[in-house]
Amino acid sequence: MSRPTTELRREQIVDALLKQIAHAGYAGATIQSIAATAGINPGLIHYHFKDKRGILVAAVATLTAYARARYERRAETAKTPGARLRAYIDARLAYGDDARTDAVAAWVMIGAEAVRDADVRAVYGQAVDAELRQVRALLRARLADAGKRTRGAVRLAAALLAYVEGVFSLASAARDLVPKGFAADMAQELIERYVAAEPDAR
Amino acid sequence: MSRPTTELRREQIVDALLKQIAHAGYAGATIQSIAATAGINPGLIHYHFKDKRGILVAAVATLTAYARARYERRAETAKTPGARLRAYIDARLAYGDDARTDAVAAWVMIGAEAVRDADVRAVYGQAVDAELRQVRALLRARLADAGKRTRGAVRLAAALLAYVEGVFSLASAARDLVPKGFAADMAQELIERYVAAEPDAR
Amino acid sequence: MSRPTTELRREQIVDALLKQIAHAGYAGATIQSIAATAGINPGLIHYHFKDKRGILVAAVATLTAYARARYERRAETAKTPGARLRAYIDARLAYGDDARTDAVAAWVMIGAEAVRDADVRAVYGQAVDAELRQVRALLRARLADAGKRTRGAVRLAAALLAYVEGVFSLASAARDLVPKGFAADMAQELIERYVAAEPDAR
Amino acid sequence: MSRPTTELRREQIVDALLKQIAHAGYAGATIQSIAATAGINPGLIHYHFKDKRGILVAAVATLTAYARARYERRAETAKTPGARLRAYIDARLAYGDDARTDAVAAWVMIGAEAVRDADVRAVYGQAVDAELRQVRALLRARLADAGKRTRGAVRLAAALLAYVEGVFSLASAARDLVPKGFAADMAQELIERYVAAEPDAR
DNA sequence: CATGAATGAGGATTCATTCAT
DNA sequence: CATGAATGAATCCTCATTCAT
Repeated sequence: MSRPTTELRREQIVDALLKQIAHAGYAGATIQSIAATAGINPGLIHYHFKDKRGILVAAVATLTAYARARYERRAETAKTPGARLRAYIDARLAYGDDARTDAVAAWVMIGAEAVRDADVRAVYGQAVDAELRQVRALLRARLADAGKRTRGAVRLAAALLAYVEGVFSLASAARDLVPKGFAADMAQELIERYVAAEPDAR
Repeated sequence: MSRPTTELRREQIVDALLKQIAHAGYAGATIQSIAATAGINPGLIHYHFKDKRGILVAAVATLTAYARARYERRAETAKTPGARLRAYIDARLAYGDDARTDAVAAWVMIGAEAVRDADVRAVYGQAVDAELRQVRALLRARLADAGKRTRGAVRLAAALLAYVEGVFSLASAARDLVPKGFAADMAQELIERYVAAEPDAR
Repeated sequence: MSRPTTELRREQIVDALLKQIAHAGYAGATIQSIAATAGINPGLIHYHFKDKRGILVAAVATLTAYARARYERRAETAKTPGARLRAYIDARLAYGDDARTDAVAAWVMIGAEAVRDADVRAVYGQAVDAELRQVRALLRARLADAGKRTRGAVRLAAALLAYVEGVFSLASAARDLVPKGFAADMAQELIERYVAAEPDAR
Repeated sequence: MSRPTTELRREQIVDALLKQIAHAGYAGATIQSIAATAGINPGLIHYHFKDKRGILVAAVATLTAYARARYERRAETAKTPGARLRAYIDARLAYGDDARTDAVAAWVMIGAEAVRDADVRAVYGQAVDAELRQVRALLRARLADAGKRTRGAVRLAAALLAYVEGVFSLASAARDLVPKGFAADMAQELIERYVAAEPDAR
């Protein structure tokens, strides 16, 4: 009976952190402001999390799960490797609701925090690594499906991930400078032309 | 003798901030640590800069100038639009010295700070805007040189910039996960294949 | 038990500020010294008050309440307008305990702070305004009771208030220069002679 | 040749302090702001004055001289004790130019500073004492001229001085609450009625 | 006399974290 | 589990004062 409450509280706190971090950064997301956003008592946060960084670590898992769900919903109806790749690109880059804007900004802030905090870097790195593997698999399948050699999938995956991260950064920090809604289509186009120009397998 | 002192001090302080910010983030770059890094008295920093944000704003100008110099050095010997584009890509993405690693990390941190601070966002946005125009011009020239329609240069420029920013982010936050030295070549390849597949002008 | 704690703490802090301000002025009443005087932790002050000015604003209310209580205690037994006026004058000007010396000095310092701080000026102005209305009513009643026209009550009230404030100033800043205990009697005498010389109503 | 420059500089600095103090208080009148107001270099101030308090002490002398000049100008044409008393009251209380508003506010601020600083209190006290003697003499003359006993001059002088100080305080801190231009006439009226009601000499 | 850079001692304020209730 | 008061270490910033030039 107490487990669900605990789980609920942890989610509330993580959500509040993500909301705050998107607007104020990690340093600016104070325990007090997180508590206020979550509608709970500041002291309670340290009952559920050892320290502030603990919330951030949990937040990475939440964002990862959110991203995975986003992809899987779209991938369900995808029958071909090309469709699945497209589903991935859309899941990451097709613009949407406000919640997503916050999640994207939060992700960018967490990346910045990873630069200075080894613990955050560890979980952030794991998330990036998992993402990289997934993208590699998607690209390898796409290349194979097109009868191309798949060797280039590793570097192409890194490139796609970099592109996605960069779009997140610009969307968060340089709002309005980058054309709205261009990101997914451009990614698709760049990759398809790249794939088309790859040598055939064998 | 005293006139250059102020300018020198400002540079020392900005350099110290960039060094600190690359390792500790903006919030973690304290006035004390900046002063220690610059080898000066903490109070002196506020003699040369109104506040901490003022240093950050000056730092954006420094990084921008640094990036411009980097490109121009390489562009000097470039005779064709393709070579100039390549010079740009190398200037931004070819890996190099440690100073550059710090500059890149600092740039990522400044981007994160731009998310929450309107003043920082303003100067950061200006820098991105200037970069965007330059990249657009380079791409337009490249497309024209290849006899292609240049209409797509706007979106392609945004894509290249996003890619560059993303490489910076991953290089800073997810060191060792992304293949070393892939970034410049991949950018070159993606763009060239994209350009090759563009419809001819007229 | 914890509900009164906050109110108690706020009172302690306000009292400590008043004590400090009387001796060191507002600028000299540091958070550290206030905390030391109140016997609490410096950080706690900002838990109970947004900032230092917030304590000052609360202090104005405290002093106002203190002054009102002082008058009301004496006015209880006063049956005539003349007695009530005398009660007011005594409440403000009859010398007394040390606590009062501090309160008077604090009030002078707050007036000085009101010159430069708009927020303080606002609350200080409200207090003066309320005082002015009260004095006007007392004087009007006294004039009417003496069968005099009451038109002059407005300016006479301003004069009495100025006199009171001036006595406070001199008592605080030029201690020992002004005859002890003259203030109340002189005020009484000046007003009564002024009233006596006023034209009759009608 | 250097003496006039020094004297000029000291005056400039004192004037700048008075201007600043009227708006920002003594604590808020920083050496930097004084220098800026005087149009000179901050470092130069400590060449002419030992420390900040030294400027304040000099400022008291300036204000005192200013007040004396103001009275003497008006007293020149006064032939009777009553006229001289009136000249004094007008010199102190008749509203005038902006420079006077600043001088009045500065005087109030200096009074507040005198509460906490013994050195300032000393010079402030001397000024008050001198003023008191002057007012006493004026009142004694007025009483004698009216054929009244002069014994009450001491307390009446204190009362007049308190009134003047109080008008200064209210004019500075509670601007607009007190009727404009009432002060001089009220003082005149209060005193004349008081004098008229005094017992005859002998 | 004049300049302005430099120093260093605070001062207000913030905030993660603890803890008694 | 929950509350909210309390702690204490930092942090940014201000400013009088000094001093080399």
